[in-house]
Amino acid sequence: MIEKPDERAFEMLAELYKNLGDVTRVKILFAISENEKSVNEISAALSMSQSAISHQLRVLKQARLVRYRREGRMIFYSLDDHHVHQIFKQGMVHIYE
Amino acid sequence: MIEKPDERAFEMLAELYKNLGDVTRVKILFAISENEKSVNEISAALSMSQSAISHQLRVLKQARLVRYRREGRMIFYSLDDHHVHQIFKQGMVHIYE
DNA sequence: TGAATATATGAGCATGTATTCATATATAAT
DNA sequence: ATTATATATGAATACATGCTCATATATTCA
Repeated sequence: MIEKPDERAFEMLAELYKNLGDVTRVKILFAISENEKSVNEISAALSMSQSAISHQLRVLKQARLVRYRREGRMIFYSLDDHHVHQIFKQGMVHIYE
Repeated sequence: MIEKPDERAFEMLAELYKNLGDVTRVKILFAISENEKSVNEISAALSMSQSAISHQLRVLKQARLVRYRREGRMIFYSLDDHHVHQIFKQGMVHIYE
């Protein structure tokens, strides 16, 4: 049973789902869920422009759903934490039933 | 570990999150998570117009996130299944850490 | 049948958003 | 310094979305 959340919690929860509610962002998260990837690698994996990926990475970054680290000219993105994995898993369970 | 989903699965997953990604819908789902409620009850609980609630209920209905049953003039909405509860729980865990 | 109540729905509007295109910034190598 | 490569970002555009307002539909009761 979940305790009744206040207004702020509702907004944060909706915001979290909103950030996950785009097919490009979902694909990005999956692409980096196993191993970190550079922007170009993600761009290639999804067959989408570098710019589009970069814009979406910014959204994911601001939502703290991904981390990044620079290595030379490249920046590698990875899932921020295990929560995202759990959230995805739960989502998949829902989809496949 | 999650097996790589195909295009359709990505879209369904994003669609699920998109449907959850609105503060009004999140509040509705919470409002009916304990016990079913009529449209007017939900409308009162959220202090929002009947029309706005009804429009959002349609979204939730189409997404199969809620069920409904008619009783006289009233229609009672409830969570569709336990998945939604699980998904919420996971979301809350993420929010509160 | 007619009035009252509960819910659903279509049109319209205002706002949000995902992408592209052009360009800026940052790093590396020569 | 110059050039090349990797990434980020701002403006513009096309499309999606949430609400309101008015109205339609469904049910009940007299």
